[in-house]
Amino acid sequence: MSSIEKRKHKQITIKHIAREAGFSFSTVAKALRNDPVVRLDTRQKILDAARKLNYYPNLMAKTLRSRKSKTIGIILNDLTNPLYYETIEEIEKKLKKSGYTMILSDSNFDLSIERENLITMLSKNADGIIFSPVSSSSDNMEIIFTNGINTVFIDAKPDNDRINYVYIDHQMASFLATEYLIDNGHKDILLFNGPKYLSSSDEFLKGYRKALEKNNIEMDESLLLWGDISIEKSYNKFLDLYHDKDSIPFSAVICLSDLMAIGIYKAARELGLHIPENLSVIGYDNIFVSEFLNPPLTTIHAPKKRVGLKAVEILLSRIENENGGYTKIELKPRLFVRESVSRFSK
Amino acid sequence: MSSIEKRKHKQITIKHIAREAGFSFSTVAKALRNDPVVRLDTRQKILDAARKLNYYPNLMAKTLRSRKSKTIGIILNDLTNPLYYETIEEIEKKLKKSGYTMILSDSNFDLSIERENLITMLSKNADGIIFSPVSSSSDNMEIIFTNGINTVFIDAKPDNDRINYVYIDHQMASFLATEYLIDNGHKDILLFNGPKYLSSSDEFLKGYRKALEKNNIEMDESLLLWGDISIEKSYNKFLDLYHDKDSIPFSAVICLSDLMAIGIYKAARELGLHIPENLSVIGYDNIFVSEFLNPPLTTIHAPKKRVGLKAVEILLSRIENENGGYTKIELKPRLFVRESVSRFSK
DNA sequence: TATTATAATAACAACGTTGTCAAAAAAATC
DNA sequence: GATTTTTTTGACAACGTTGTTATTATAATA
Repeated sequence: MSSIEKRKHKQITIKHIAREAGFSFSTVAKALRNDPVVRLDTRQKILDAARKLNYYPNLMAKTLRSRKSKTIGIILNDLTNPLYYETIEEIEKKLKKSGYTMILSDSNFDLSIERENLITMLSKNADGIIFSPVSSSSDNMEIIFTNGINTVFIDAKPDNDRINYVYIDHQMASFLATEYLIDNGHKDILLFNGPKYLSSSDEFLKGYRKALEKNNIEMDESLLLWGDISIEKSYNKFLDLYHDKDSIPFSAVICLSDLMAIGIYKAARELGLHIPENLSVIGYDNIFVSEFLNPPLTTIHAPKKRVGLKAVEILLSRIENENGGYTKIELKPRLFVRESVSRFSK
Repeated sequence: MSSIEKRKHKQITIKHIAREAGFSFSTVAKALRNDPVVRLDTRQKILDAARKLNYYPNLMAKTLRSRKSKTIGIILNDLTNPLYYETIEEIEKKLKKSGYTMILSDSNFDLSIERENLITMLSKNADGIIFSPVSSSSDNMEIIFTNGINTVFIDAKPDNDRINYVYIDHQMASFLATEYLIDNGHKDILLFNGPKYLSSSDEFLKGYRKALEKNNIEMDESLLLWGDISIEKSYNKFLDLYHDKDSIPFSAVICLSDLMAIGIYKAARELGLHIPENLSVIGYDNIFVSEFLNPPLTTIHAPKKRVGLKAVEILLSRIENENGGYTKIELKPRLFVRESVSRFSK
């Protein structure tokens, strides 16, 4: 025996209960599952013994044997984005209601981290995955298919139709924002877009272009700014923009995210620009603080809770029914008018 | 055989690799752990086979056998509080660096949910727990002791010295806030405290009392308001307060949380009160948006990242070294002066 | 070349469950 | 009271690992 018995407190197992209650361990196992094949009174005795010994099941053993872990993996590519909080919360709530738990992970827009996360989910025998992929066409998709794990994409459309998804129409979002500004007399509208590698940036740009086109406004390419989804970086980028060209060639900004709008708020404050008198701002997402900013931020609301809810519904139904085709849902964003946009006649 | 073979894609196991590489499964197991007892070239062959078959280990089996899950349970009592975001993020980062993952759960200030969460962590063979308990003297504490699982409290002091903790000195926080206001000429200071069942509310009140005492100001009990940590509720509560008594008997408010301050910002805006001219506000936590509010919120900064970092350090060291005493850390908050407090001479 | 020491591989029993099948006990039939 | 049926309980083999012990193959010694 090696020097010191390092073993942890030994867990109470079915076998201990068996001894305590005076039955074989396999009857105990059944009793614990409330299987009616075991007589009611012996079931009771066994349950009592279990309670007395503070028994709790070993989920590892259970999963190993049954191949059902009752856990769902969530892989997002940017956990720091408040956009996801509500979605995650909703997912958690819904899963819990069905007896599932979740494993959360962040791939930080990095394909190899994403790969690792995917493998981790598999290693942990996740019953399904809710997945916001870095790219919907990377090699990592192979992992999903070869292992046949049930998956729902959120915030990305697969380029393949053998996968479920819940998508928010980003094109529509920027379209709504742009039209609203145009309707209020704005013509020179800066698009403060996200990073180029984000597919949502693409879509966002498309919607913007479409709205301009529809209103016969020619797009000025210098009014397209690629940025990052973070308050800090947006703040800096926006300040830089002002130092570059001291005249202001735009009267309004559309941001890919409320966070970016918050960065602009801060910059504006420092530059002595009043919102919305000197500068109109529209955000996207409608995160929880947006309505509390000063002035309250006009923004495009993304139905984030709904994303979570639908994703779970789809996933659990596929896990539990196995059969059935693939579900594709496209959710629509909506304009929330508050006070960060000025209305002036053209 | 029952109608349809429902079994999932069979996982690739060590035995498959064994067949592929032509070795016994136990040599394969060792090779995969890079154990030098197996010859270098056979190790290589086995590793190649593993890669070829896209092998990934089954963590359930591994954990079951080794009694080490490499996961840490995090139990908080209010996941919706942004206060925790930074802490969680830090914990996750630190854990990942050491090859651990985390399981997050929210007990929503409910002892029986907390109990369930605790049992879940045990069931999942968590190697340790980072725990913000509903109450540090509930029956649930027994679970920790009888199962001997390594635990670090955050945001609560155990009433028992056989447990590690990382604590933020809430008393000091309100003390700092109160003194700062007094120094700036305020005498009638509303304490917008959290709910009564929170131990941090207690502490917060104590610090406030202490500061008043030190400055020979008698506390007016009507200036103590018990609330909830949520923007919405604080907003409503604050409006109610104004409708009750139309005169304003205070010139400044200290909030138990920045979220509450945000609620007040909104109420103030609607009431036509200017911050800080008509009302000074101090928050607590310094959540990420506070500096971006208008005006930027003066607040007491809570070292949230540090809490996460220390908690993980302590926990992992105890898990890996087993020996050693219990660690108790008390972190100090700090005043962040921004622009939500007016300075007028007494 | 036989013998011993060493390096490399293989066998096997756990870990705590589930689920199938066999055995025993109790109840129902003749 | 012996036989069959039904109810209830028990044995046992998985699940995919790890770790200990036993068996080979190879190298070193005599």
